[in-house]
Amino acid sequence: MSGKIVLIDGHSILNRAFYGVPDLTNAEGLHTNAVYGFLNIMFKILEEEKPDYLAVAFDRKEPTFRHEMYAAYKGTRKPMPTELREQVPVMKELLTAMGICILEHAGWEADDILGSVANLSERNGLEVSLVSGDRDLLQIASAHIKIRLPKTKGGKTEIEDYYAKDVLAKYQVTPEQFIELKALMGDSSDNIPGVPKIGEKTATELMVTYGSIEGIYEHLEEISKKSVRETLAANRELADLSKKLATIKTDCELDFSYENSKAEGFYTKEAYALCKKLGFKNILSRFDAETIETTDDIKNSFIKITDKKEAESFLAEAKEEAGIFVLSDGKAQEDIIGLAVALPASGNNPLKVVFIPAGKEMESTWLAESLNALSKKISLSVCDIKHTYAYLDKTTTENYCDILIAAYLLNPLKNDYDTEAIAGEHLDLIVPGRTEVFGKNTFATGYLLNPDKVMEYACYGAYTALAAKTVLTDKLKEAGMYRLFTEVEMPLSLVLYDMERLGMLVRPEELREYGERLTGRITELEKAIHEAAGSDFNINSPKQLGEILFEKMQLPGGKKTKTGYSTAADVLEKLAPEHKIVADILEYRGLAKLKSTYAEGLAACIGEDGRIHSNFNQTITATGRISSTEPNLQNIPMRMELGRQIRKVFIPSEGYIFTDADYSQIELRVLAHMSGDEQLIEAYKSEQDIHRITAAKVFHTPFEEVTELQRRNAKAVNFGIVYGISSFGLSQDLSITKKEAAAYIDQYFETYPGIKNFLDNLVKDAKEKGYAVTLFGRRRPVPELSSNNFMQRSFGERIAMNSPIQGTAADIIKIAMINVFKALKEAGLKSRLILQVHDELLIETALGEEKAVAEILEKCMKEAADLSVELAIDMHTGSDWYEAK
DNA sequence: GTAATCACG
DNA sequence: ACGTACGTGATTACT
Repeated sequence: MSGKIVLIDGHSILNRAFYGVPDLTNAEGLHTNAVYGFLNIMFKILEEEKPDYLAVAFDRKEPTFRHEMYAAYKGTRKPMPTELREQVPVMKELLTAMGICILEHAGWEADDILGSVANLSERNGLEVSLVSGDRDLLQIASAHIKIRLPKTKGGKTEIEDYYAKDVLAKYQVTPEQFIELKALMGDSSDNIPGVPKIGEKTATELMVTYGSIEGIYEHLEEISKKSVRETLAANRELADLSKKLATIKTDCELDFSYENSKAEGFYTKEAYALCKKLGFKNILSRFDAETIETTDDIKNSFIKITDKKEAESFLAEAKEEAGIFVLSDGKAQEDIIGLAVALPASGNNPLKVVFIPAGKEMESTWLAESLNALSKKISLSVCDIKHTYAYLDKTTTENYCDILIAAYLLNPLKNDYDTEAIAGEHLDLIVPGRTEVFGKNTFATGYLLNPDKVMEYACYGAYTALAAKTVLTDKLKEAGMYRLFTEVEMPLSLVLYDMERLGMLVRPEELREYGERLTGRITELEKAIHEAAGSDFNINSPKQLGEILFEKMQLPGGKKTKTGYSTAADVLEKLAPEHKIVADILEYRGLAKLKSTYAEGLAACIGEDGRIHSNFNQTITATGRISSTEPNLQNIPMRMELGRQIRKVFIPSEGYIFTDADYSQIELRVLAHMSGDEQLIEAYKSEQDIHRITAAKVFHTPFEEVTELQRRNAKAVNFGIVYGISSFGLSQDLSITKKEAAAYIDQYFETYPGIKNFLDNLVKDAKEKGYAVTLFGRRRPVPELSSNNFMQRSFGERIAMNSPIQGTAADIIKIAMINVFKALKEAGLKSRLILQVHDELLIETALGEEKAVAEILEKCMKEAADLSVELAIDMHTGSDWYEAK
């Protein structure tokens, strides 16, 4: 035989990579840094060596002979951190997917396997490269066995290479002697005891002089240093045992096969899918197009239809269900570029996926109408139904399945739920992704550039929608979330679509004037600040600001962030009373924020119809809330009067007024219900100020005599409970000591014993199940709970306490929204729901319908859930949002 | 692209 | 001893 073999010490390299590569996690929260680092080291070696064979050795969990001997001396090795341990099976899965030979053997360590295969290969005439992070392996080095030790330094991987001669040059001993060198000095990380008091220097000196342990003991009396001589004399047994422990076996009988270890064909489909799942974007580029292509039945079912008659007869074939993909950049019917429809196999008919491009014969509007007609005949499955409603006129969601929403419910922690991600995770299928096909192009330009690729992309999209429907609904049923899906999330998507479509009217002139009022004061402040500082600098730059305040002006405060001084509001507020410049900076900051984010930001979002159409996203948050973007209408100023004024620019349409209703302390009420704490439930039944009641109970003060301070403290504790209380967090919020905060919490738990019990159980359940769950079955995985890192784990515990509460509140208002939407429609009212802000709904109310709307809001919101406490609401009307809130 | 800051519930 | 409140999004500066 001839050629070259690369052998990798799996655990050792994985370990190196884990500590050398910064923490990485994929979209699911799985740690991936060690796997990523391993791959980079492996690819680097493969590129350098271009070997004929490759194998990776791992230790088995079962204790090996040598392990047992170590254990006898020093106990077991340090446990692996969970973040690393969870990556071991992933690493093996990936290697298997790449067709790389994994060597494991019960009873032998990876070292022994590596030593034996290296030895065997050398005898067979191969050149051997052994990659490890462990210097122990140096004893294996020879003229044809090269030991390679990678070092990760500052992101770059450098590799030290050792043939036998290099070991001699560096350590003054041969590889064989290296064993004894190590036996003498010991190795705590490997639990080799060594001879006490003998370190690297003495051991090397002895080995160089006498050549072996045997030789040392033969000439023991020649050793001049008394202490060395004595410790050697006293520990002969230890030295011999250490040698045994340090010796790597090179004669294990293995069923090693060169045939199975060929270094080729790594870039398989399976490996590609796995890398994608792990989020290794730059590794994906190593895979060539051929691998990524799926040459299966699915692709063979793709048909392009450009003839209208043909299209009509195809659509007539549709029975029961279809998967849909609409190719469109905009939301008007005229914007449709093409439509892909997937029909399942049935009877003698095979799976059929058809792409119909818009053209002369079949215009965009015709496609939209055909889609609408189809929706009335059969069930449709799509990815992102909200963006499909524009082409449909259905008013219920019974016949729709949105795989985007389904995939979100199954794991709300992900970032992407496009067809590519869903096919990869739920169908084990690689389909082309948007960026692969279109890059930064729009659908329209992408289609012009490469119509065939785009057709394929759309067909895969339709196929994924069809195939994932069954898979995802089955998973939802199994997880107990199917009703949440069909009765809450799907109907809600239609409500959100309508809210987006309607938008909210603004007064652009007033908005502009508001901005101008700010500008005047901002210029004034800017001048004063620069004058006081003695130099012109950018106040918006925390870096420059920190330098001015804490270095140039020598204000107390010191460091806080990684990059420099903290100039956050809570830091500056402490300095503001003493230093006018700081007070000015705070005011400047506030005004600058209002100007840039709100005055200017909102103005940029006004549509041609004079209304702001925010996006309401249903698949973003971990807890089940919805989010709002472009612009975010859920964080319009409220707490400060000047900011609150902005709400005056939001007005109802002509002939309408606003009705605004918000739940009163919905999360605390949810807590009362879910915990079943009788004291808290009773407190709510009394219908008095809950924070005052809490203060009275916690501070043992008569209700009437509760001071403002006591009430404020009790309120902060109530909030803290919902966030997953910690004494530090509370102390921070109230500017009190941790000890005092802890005392408040203790007294709170004494007052409401059911709460403590409930929160403890939430954490316990989440730890057992791996996820937190709401009253309506919504789940949130909490991988942080199994972290070995205290901070991460504590975070997980707070999530486990907060998510069921915040999530249940989110479920409730979603149900309320659906019922309000339906009730307005059924009552034939013109009034419409246009905004949700977590616990608040805003209705654009037609004049004359005020009473009906108020009744609907009150009823739907209160009856959204049947809790053991009332769901109280506050409601106001007004001619702008400022007035209505 | 990330960090810092700050607006909301 | 560890070092934090839960959930979002937009803007700005700066690498």
